Amino acid sequence: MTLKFYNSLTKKKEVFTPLHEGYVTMYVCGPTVYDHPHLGHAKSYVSFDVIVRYLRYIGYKVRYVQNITDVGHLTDNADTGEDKILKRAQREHREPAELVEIYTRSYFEDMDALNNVRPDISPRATAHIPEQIELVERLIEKGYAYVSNGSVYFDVQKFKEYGKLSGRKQEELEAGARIEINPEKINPSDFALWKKAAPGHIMRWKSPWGEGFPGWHLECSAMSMKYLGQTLDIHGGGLENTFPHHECEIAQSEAANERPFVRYWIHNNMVTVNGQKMGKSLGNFVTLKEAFKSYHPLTIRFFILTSHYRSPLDYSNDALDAANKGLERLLNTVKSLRERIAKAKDGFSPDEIYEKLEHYKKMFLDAMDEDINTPGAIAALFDLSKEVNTLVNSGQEISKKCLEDIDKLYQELGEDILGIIEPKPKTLTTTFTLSWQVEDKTTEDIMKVLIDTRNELRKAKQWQLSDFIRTKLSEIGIVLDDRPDGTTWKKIK
RNA sequence: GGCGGCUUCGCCAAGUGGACUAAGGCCACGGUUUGCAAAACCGUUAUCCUGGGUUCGAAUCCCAGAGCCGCCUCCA
Repeated sequence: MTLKFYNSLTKKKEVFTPLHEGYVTMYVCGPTVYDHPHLGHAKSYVSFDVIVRYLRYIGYKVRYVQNITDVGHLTDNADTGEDKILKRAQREHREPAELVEIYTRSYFEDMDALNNVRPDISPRATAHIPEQIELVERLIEKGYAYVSNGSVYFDVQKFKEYGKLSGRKQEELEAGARIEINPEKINPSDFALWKKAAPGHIMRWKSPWGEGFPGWHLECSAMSMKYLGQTLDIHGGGLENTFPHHECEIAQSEAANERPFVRYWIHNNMVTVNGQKMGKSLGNFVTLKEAFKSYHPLTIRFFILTSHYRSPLDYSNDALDAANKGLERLLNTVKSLRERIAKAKDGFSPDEIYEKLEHYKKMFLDAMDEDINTPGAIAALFDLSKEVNTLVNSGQEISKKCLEDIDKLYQELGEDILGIIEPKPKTLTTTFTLSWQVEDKTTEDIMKVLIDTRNELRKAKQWQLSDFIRTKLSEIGIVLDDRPDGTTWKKIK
């Protein structure tokens, strides 16, 4: 059992060994909180959530840091254009701090609904201005940065390894006609560490270079260094941030610290809609709050995990419907298992069942070890469920202990690692129920009366009346399930 | 123009040169079970974009071509 990650820096799958035994430092680029989170955020943060959960499962102590960008992210590129937060705040007639608060809350609300574990630290860029200023000062001292008209730029030519992550060469970048010529810069590909604030710019801080605000790339370097040290085990983020964002982070951090910044770079792929990248500029992005109107958050989580994190994921209603059915199938099995446990007695625990449990557990963990192959892991869960369904439906006497051990495996794999089997899903932003969710006591009691009545009718072979009850219930979304050991019911959407 | 990636069953999607006569899910069809259903189970459906090559052996490696996509402005 050896965990491997595909490292974007080396472009190879590598065995994972943290810098300090048993302890993992992990930083993931967080959202810029100027709008509600969308499906792209979901894919990214669900993917990294599973990585964190898995690292913890295999015994690592993980410190997981994910920033909240609340300043410095400009609309056009890293050094020109308007600040996204500021622009949106003006549009909504709000204080920037107020706007940031609204969308930060929205972000956490949706991430909670997706059943992501919260990062250990969610540092805000604006709360780390001194750290960022200090980093800029160090870069100036070391000769990697220069002041120009109240702004500070990183001198890319001084950092010879610039381009090592994205595979870009300096000459090519300069040839790229899309970088606007900025007369303040020595070199067109130099990037801003600190920007001078224009007179009307309300987000501003005092600095040795006058009033201004930090550049977008800077916060990640400053905050990861503060909370995780100068060399991180894992840095995650979206593929589209490889260049320039992560390339600039490497330059700043390694120039300042003179040691490797990140040992494993992990990048997740994009969400597409009809095969096209989902993007703000294309206007085809789907917010999670919108998506949650049509699908349960856990369905979306499951959907994300049915493809590999490094593959693009195409969003469509057909794909989501299929995912929903698949998830329901898995949950049904666990539900039946737990109903069976409630009725089970002590008794025989066959060895062959334990052998099977070990077999599927190994299949699952082997898949996870191979660069977090969640589709493979889920396949193992389906294979396991086939066996469990057969067992549960067989009527064979199985000890309570044995059934509980099966359930324990579902908890480990499906709940602890994948986070898709969740007895109490948080549905803050949706009214959806997955079929196995627990209803209130009164509903349960009424259903019991109805089911008992219908079963009396069935005993008396009064099929017309018993089918009438079933049909009427199905019309309001309640499905009855007559099994050898009794009738159960569930609510479908 | 530069850099990178993808193309596997009707759809989605794994696949770590040899146990791939290719996982798993959805859909469809047949069957078992059921009073009838539902659920569940069993069965049926691919030689891996095309053409070369390397190898005892390739979906997996190399070359060429076709198509699609991403990055090189902001985006997870």
